[in-house]
Amino acid sequence: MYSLAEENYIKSIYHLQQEAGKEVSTNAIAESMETKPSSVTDMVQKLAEKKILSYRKYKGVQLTEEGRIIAANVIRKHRLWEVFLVDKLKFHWDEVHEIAEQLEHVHSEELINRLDKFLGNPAFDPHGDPIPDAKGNFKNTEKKLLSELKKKQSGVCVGVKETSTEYLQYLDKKKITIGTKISVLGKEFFDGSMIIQVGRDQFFISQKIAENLYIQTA
Amino acid sequence: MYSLAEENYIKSIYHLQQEAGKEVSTNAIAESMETKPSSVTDMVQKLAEKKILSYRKYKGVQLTEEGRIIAANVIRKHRLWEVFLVDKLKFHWDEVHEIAEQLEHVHSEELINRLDKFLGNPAFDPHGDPIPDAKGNFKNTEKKLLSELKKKQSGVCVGVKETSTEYLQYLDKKKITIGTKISVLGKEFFDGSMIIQVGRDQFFISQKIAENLYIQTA
DNA sequence: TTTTATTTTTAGCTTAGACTAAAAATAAAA
DNA sequence: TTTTATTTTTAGTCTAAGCTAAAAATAAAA
Repeated sequence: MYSLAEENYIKSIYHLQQEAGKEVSTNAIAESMETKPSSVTDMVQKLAEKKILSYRKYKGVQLTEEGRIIAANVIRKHRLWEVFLVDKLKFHWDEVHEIAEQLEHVHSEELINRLDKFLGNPAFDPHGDPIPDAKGNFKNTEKKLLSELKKKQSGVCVGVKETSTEYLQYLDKKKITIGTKISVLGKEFFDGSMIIQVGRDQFFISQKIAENLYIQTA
Repeated sequence: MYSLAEENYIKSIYHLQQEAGKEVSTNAIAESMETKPSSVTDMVQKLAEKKILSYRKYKGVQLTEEGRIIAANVIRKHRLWEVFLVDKLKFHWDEVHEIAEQLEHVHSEELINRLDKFLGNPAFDPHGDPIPDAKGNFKNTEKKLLSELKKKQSGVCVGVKETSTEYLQYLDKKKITIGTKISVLGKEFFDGSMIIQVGRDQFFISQKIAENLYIQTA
C-alpha cells in the first residue's frame, strides 16, 4: 500500500513521462507538484529503493512496470470518480477535479470494481480522457488537436488537454463539450487563429484555444 | 480544515462521550483508537489549544460545541457513504465500515450535500444509526435493546450496538437485518438468554446477542 | 492515613515529508 | 576549453504524529 504522497508522485511522474517521454527531470516533477526540487530528490530516492522507478543521479527518473501499474490504477480511480461526480451527482465537469484528487486515494479494489460496474464500465471520463482497466491498459483512440485541423475539416470534441477552470469555463460559455461537433471555417497561418462553427454559432478562436482541444475526425 | 488524525480523535471522543457521558479519559481514548495514552495526551493538548475540546490535566476531556459539530459532520459523512455503498454499490452491510472510514475524510461540503440528495436524504445508515443533518442535529428515535424486552413482547430490528464482522455475520445467518420483526417467546432470568421468533424460525439466543441488537417496539 | 496500584503526563526519540542553504554536477556560453 | 549558469543533490531543520521509559498525580487498599 502506498501513501498519499507516494501515490501523488507516481501519478505526476506518469503524466510527465506521457508528455516528455523517457526520463523525467527533478525540476519538472517539482514544478508539477508545486514542491521543491530537494523534496523531489528525497522522495525519488525512496521510490527507487522500492523499485517503483529507476533513478540515475542528475539524470532523471523513469517508472518501472510496477510504477506504471500503480499510476494507472490511481488514474483509473480518479477518472471513475469523476464520472460518478458528473453522471450521478450532477457536478459540472469543471468542478470535479479537486474532489477526485481526494477520492482517488481511497484504498479498496472491491470499491473501485463495483463503482466501475455501477457507472456502466465507462471508457472515458467527463473530460474525454480514457479510463484504463484494472491492469492499467488504456485503449488509445487516435485523437488530434483542433489546431491540427485544416480549413473546411470538422470533427467531434473528445477531450481537453488543458483542464484549468478558466479554460473549461470558456468552453462552456461557447457551448463546447464532449460530443460537440466543430467545423473549421477559416484558419489564419500567421497566428494559428481560426473561425469555427459550433452549432449555429460561428466565432473566432485563438491558437491557444485550438491547441488544447482534442478532436476526433470521422 | 482538520487533519485525518484530528478528525479521528474528535470522532472517537464523541462516541466515547455518548457512551460514558461527561468527561472521557485518556486511557479510554487510547484504547478505542488503538494507540498509546502518551500519544493521546499530545493530541488532546493540541485540540484543546484549538478550542475543539476542554481539557483538565488528569481529569479527561470534553468536546466543545465546535468539537461536537465537527464530530457530527464526520459521522454524517461516514453514514451517508455507508448508505451509498450498500444501496448503490450493493455492498453487504458488514463490509462497508472500513471503506467509509476512508471516505469520511474527503473534504467537500458540496459533495456531501449532493450525495445526501442523490441517496434520497436518508435518515438512517445501513446499521440503523441515525444520520445527523449538516448542522450536526440528530433526530433521536427511542430504541431499546432486545435484551430489555420481556416475554411475549416484540419489535422491529432498527440497528446494532456491536458492529464486528462476526456479529453481523451471525445476524445474517439468522436472517436478522434492519426491519426484521422479532418476538420474544421465552426468557431465562438466570443468564438472560431468550427464545425468539424470526420469520418462521424459532431459536435460542444468548444475552450477549440480545444486548447488542436495537429494537423499536410498536 | 500511609502504602500500593493505576492512570496520566512529561521528556526524549523516530519516521515521513517538506523546507533552506550550500555544495556538486551538468549544461551552456564565451 | 575555460567560465558561467543551471540543475540536482546533500546536509541540516522543521512539523505532525507516533512511540518508550520515567516521573508525577490520582485512586484504591491496607
